[in-house]
Amino acid sequence: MKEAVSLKDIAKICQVSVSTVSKALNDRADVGREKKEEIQRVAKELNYVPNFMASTLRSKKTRNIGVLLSESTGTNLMHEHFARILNSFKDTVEERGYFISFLNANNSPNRLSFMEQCKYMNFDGVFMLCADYQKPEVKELLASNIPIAAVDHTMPKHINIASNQYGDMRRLMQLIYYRGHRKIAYIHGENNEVTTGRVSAYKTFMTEHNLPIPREYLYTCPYRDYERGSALTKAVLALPNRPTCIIYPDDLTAVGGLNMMQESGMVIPRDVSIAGYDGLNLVNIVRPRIATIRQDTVSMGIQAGNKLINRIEFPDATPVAETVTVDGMVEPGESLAVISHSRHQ
Amino acid sequence: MKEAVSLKDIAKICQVSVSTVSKALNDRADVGREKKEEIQRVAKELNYVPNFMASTLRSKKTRNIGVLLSESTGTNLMHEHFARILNSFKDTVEERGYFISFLNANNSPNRLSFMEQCKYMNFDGVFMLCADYQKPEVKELLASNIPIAAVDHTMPKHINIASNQYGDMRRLMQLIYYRGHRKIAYIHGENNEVTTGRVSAYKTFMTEHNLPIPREYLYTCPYRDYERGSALTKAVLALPNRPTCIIYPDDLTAVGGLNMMQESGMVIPRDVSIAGYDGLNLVNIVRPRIATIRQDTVSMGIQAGNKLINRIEFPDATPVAETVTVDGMVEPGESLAVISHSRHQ
DNA sequence: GCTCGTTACTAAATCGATTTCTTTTGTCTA
DNA sequence: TAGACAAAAGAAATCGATTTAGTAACGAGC
Repeated sequence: MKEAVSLKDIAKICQVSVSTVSKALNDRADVGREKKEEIQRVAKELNYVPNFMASTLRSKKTRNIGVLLSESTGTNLMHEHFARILNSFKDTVEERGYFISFLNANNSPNRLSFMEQCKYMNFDGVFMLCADYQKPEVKELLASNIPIAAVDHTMPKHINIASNQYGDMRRLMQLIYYRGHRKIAYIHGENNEVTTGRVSAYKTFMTEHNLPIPREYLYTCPYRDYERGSALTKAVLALPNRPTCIIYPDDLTAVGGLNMMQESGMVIPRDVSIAGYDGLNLVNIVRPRIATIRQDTVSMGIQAGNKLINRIEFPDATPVAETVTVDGMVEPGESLAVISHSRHQ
Repeated sequence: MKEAVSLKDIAKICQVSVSTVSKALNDRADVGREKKEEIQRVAKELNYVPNFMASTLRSKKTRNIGVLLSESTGTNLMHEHFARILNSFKDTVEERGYFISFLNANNSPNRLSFMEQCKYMNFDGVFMLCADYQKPEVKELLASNIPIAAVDHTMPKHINIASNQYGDMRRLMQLIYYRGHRKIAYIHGENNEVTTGRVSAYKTFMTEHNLPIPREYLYTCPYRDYERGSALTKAVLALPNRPTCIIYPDDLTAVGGLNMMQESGMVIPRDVSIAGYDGLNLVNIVRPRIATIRQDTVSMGIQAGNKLINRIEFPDATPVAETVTVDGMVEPGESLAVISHSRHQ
């Protein structure tokens, strides 16, 4: 290993004390102009790089943000939606001189708890991407006073970057409605904050427009479960009062439905219309292109990063909950048929 | 913040010195059985968590591995192939008590170079997922003596986790050949180590089987470029001597071709057969399912993690290049027609 | 001429561990 | 019983920075 250059080395060369070097490199006021410039010049020449461990041991500021992915599956790095948000978050915090490390969420027996990992690493803050908020371990972290930002989950005293579930879903409903659909089934996700907002928008919209919501038009399906999306589609199609449009929890389940229908000889959207959610690459790749809500993952990452760093740098004695709502964009795709009502009017 | 518990606190309670506590918690031999157990018990009771900065400042071992994603686009977290490998790598190193941090590769002017970042963070090793090996900054890192593992790139004295490009491609060729195809076009990736192995397998196989390789059967296409895949397909189809099968650089370009063909009214594989590469989720989602080579990303991540940690823990004075070859698996899909030659025989 | 204040710098404490070097104590051997 | 030796513990140095407290020099003000 190349012998690392330390403050001491610079001090020796410049004939000054270590503390003067430290101050000069941190551009403090109580160092003479000439000395400061000389020290900075020498530091550059020697290719000096500070030692992270040493400086943060003393100063406690690590500029390191912990990222908590889903602890259950550990696979969420592979979900495009979260990968996109994380990518944008990473760019944002790096731009501001921070960097990210992952919290270890695997299930080896000797793993440190999230709280312990934060203590160990001195994380300045934590970004939760798809955590299980019911887990005691996560609750413990939320109850501590480390700054936290999370996606799509409101918490007391923390930052929530929320997709505009209600608004986005409402706009999707409008699109479908204006295309003439009146019998709209909704296969929605499992019960959580995200789902609640969307289901609420669905029900409100239907009610506002005097449309019935038959019990059998609502189904629960795990998010991103291609097979279940397919299976539930079969159930919907078997209904006596078959809907003209089916909305899915996300794009992947929608494709599950699409494929199932196409394989049984149906033509989309001639026979049935469908809509997904999220706006993954997928929707531009399958045919017909699926109507979807493209979530603004870039904005979500940027806002999460900036809000979190602001909290880190200007800590509040008693922080309060803060929610940033990010609008998605309706993408009509090709999977929504136009239904004419002229004959019946 | 909760006042952090330190060795000093434990020492005071147990009426021993700080060094004894340190030794006890590190399970060293020169501490008495009883004292050791008492100290460990107290540490657990107080919920003691060591301070990463302090311990690594002294010991120099961080158990922290830097991950270098492509520095050009910064988007590679979003490519399923690399995300899968990284995910498996992460699980592997975490299992062994290591963790990962990202090297910052954005292009802000005050960013530290990769080498500087390694010094700063004291990374024990680096995992390169899709770096630009031509960049001086990367070369500098490769020339240093920090342990490095990389995917699909051989380097002097470092670890290379390589897909078996030649063997995998050859098996894909066999499958296509046994289905009766003789006129096989190959839209391959841009010139790099990965591409070279595959093209070599293609040419060798064709030659071995006395098949001509018309110049117009070979095209270069950027990896994962859906649009180019589509455009080049158009060129191939326009050939007077149209091939019966087209092989693509990867699944995404293959879908680009598939969609283009289906939109122009062709039926796959009735009219043309196609094959992709990588084995992304995608191939099970589009119809027909595309023949592909499913790369063993799990094994790649595991091997990279283990090999790298072995080097970290048992450093070699003069390390030599080490290559681990990982076989992929042929997935026939539904996109390869069977061509009968009986009439002509 | 004495005090006061400012400027520019240094010495030393500190962060929380690890590690080396001693010292103490008890046991075993010649 | 002296000397050797091992086991158990502690003292102190150390890692490389930051930070606090303190000092020397010098000019200004009265």
